[in-house]
This record gives sequence, C-alpha cells and structure tokens, in this order.
Amino acid sequence: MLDLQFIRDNADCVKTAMVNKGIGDGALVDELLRADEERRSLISATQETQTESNAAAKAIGALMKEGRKDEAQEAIAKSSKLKERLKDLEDTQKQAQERVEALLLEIPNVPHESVPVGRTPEENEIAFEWGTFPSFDFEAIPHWEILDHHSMADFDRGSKVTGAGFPFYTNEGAKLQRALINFFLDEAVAAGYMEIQAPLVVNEDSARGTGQLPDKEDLMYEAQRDGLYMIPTAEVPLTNLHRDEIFAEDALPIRYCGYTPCFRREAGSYGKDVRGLNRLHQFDKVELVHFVRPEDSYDALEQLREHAEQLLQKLELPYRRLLMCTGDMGFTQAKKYDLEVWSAAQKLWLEVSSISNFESFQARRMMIRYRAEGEKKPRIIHTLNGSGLALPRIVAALLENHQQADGSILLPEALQRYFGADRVGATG
RNA sequence: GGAGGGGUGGCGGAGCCUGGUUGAACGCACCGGUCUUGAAAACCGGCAUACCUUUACGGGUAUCGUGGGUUCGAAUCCCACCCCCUCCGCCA
Repeated sequence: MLDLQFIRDNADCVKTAMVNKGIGDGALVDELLRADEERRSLISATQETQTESNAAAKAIGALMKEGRKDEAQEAIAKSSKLKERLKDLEDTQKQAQERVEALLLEIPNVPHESVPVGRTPEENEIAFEWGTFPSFDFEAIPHWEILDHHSMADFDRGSKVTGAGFPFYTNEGAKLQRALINFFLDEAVAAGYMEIQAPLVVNEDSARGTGQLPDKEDLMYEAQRDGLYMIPTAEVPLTNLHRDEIFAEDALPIRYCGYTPCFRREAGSYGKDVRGLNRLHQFDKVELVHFVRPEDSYDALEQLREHAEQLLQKLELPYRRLLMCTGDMGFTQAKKYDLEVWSAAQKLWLEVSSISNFESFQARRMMIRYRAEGEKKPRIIHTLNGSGLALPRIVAALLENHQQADGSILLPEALQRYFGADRVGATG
C-alpha cells in the first residue's frame, strides 16, 4: 500500500497511475481523501474527550488517596457521562479508520517513470533478445511428446492421484528437476544470496503482507480448517520473514534465495496453452528476494534481472526480456521485467521469470523498516523479487531447443555435471 | 492429545495476588557530554512505535502477545484466541 501522506500530497500523480494501470478512473483517490479527512477530525474529537476523561480519572485517584470520598463520588458520576460520549466517538472513529484502510488497499502502486504507458501485453517493450532459434533438419517435437517418449513425466496418473496440472516426474524427468534446482540454488549462493528453506503454507497475515489477500484469494489453495494458505510462490514466506522488523542500516542489503514448490489454482485458465508443462497447479521454482535501502532498489532490480538472465544464458536458451507496460504489470509493482524463453516446437515465448521492484509498497504493509544512520525515525525499506527460475517451462524449453535427431536431448554444459550425464535419453 | 508454567521497552528483568501520576523500577547494551595525553573507570544526560495536532518549540492519544469485557480508572481483574516452555502420550 502507498503512504497516505504521499497520496495526500500527490493525488493527481496517483490518479494518473491508476488510469495508466487500467484500474479505475482515480475517483477512488478522492473518496479516500474524503474518508481520511473524516477520520482525522474524528480522531481529534475522540482524543480530546479521552484527554478529559483521563484527567478526570487521575483526579479521582488523587481524591480517593486523600480520603475525600464525597468529592470522589461526585467526580465519578460526572466521569460516567463522559464515558458514554467517548464510546460513541470511538466506534465511529474506528469505522472511519477501517474505511480508510480498506480504500488504501485498493490503491495500486505508482509505476516508475521509466515504465512505458500502455494497456495491453502488446505494448510491453521488448527490451533485449539473446540467442538464436535452433534450426532442425527434422520436425521439432513438442516437449510433452518428448517427456512421454523418455518416460520423464506421467500426466495421466497425476490426474488420477490428484488432478489435472499435478504431474508426476519420473526417471530422468525427476532427475532433471533435481539437477535444475541444485543448479539454480548453487548459482544464487555463488552470487551472494543466502539459501533459505521456507514453510510451504502461510497464515492469513502473511498472505496479506505480500498482497495475495484481499482480492487474489482465488489464486491460492486454502487449508480452511487451519486458516492457512499454500504458497503460490516463495516470495510470500521469504518476504514475510522480516514482517514487523526494524533493521540497522548496515544489515542491508539482505538477499535470499529459496527453492519451493508453488501452488496455484489458476482458476478459469483451462483451454489453449495449457498443454504439457506450460501451465501447472504445482510447479517448482527458485525465488530470489532483496531487502534494500530505498536509494538502492533500482540498482538491485538490474542486478536481479542480470542474475536471472545469466542463468538462461548458461542454459543456452534463446530468450527475450520484456519491460512491462503500466497496464500489464500488476497492482503492487513499480517496475517489472519478464523473461521469456523460446519454445522451439510450440513456436511461442514462455514466461520463466518475473522480476519486480515493489519499492515500499509491500514493505509498508508489512512494516519492514530500517534505521538510517543518525536518523531517529525508521524508514520503510524497499523489497524486490524475481524468479531464478521457474522449472517447468525451462524443462519444456530445454527439451524442445536441445533435441537431437536421434531423439536424445543434449544438455547445456552448465547442467551436465548436475545431471550426471551430457544428455537425456542417451539410450534412445 | 493430556497436565502445568509463561508471554512486559534492543536484551535481561521487576510490577500482576492487594486496579489509581507506571509508557512502565532496576541492570545491560547503545548514543551524547564531563573528566583524561588517549582509553577505561566514574559521573551527568539521552535512549520504543504508530497516529492526531502545531509554521516551529511543543502538546495530545494509543500500545505491557492479540481481540473483547468489567471499572471513573487496567500491564494489574474476567472471557476468547494466538504463541512459547516443561512433563506425559503419540509419531516421521
């Protein structure tokens, strides 16, 4: 959420941001400002009455001590009346407060000035492309056929045991998963990230902290009986790790990496482009998270992006980098890149990483702060995260781009020692 | 799952039975100052967070796990929930 004071001072800027993000016409901002004015006047009124009441109670205490019972009784009677008024004021003030908070949660983050204004995915800026498309002297086979051919995954039994979108990985398929996870984690640790193994379910406060709640509850599987949510990404536990904390300045930056399965309901997304590994309810991902000082967050964003791109280059996968336009970047982000790999048989781009700077938007809600050298008041930090990387589509791209005429898949050199062989399906 | 104990400021730790200048003793840590050639010690002072208000200085309100309640007044009494610890049981 945004700083209320910031919205007060920059109402027009926030309205423009909402329009550019395609979230309403900014009328919400005026509504919020009105509600806030009401809230503040109610707070003042309540506090005045409270002051009066506190003073009265103190005076009664003094009278009782001195044994002046009659005077105390008189004061008590007077104070009781005050209390009724206070109760009413407190109730309306609380309502006003809740209203402001609810409205505040509906105001999206303001895009960074470098973000292109646009409404649709077509208006995302293709900022960079790397690698060349493979050329085959045979018909390129889609990854689901390759998986089947080498018995690397079992979708049918996954459907039987759990449901669509929950495949089993088998044989070399399972081993390839493990190889990729280790590769991604080792690369992250070498780049200075601390490895974390996080809980796979989180409570409601955490889901709210990173912005999955309210609004996006359809995204998550829920263990209703216990009030817990299965994580849609490791971003949720890794960022909430420091909820309600105040860092010393020299503790920053903090950089975490974590592997977790991710669970997404993906309600209503059935149809095309969901074949094979394109879109699953459960998938594996290594996530990268940064906690940084505000002045460092845009450098951190580029570092994060650079790290993720390095992984794709080491995997020898042609990819492109998109700078997301205002309309396609989401509610909580200030700036976001997507990395997409080329799927050589499907002949389409698959998103494998999403790298975002949230500035203070998440951290404010989670009250993650730091004390700047020589400053009394703690400041809100900036948070960022990025995938490094999401597995299924990487597997799809590896299989499709690196397939050989003999049906085997030649693995990129960086991955071979993790996989323990130079190719998948060596025996044909 | 059963029985008991406990959650207080950056940390430790009083206060709770017997409600009344207790936002909270005391100690440690930390910051500033005096002293000192320098340091240590000693001494003096400062040292939570959010919000409201004020041009500013300042003033005010709330917060002792969380949320309700009792009361003129709650860290202190009552209820619910969450978390931690010890013992027993069960179990990877």
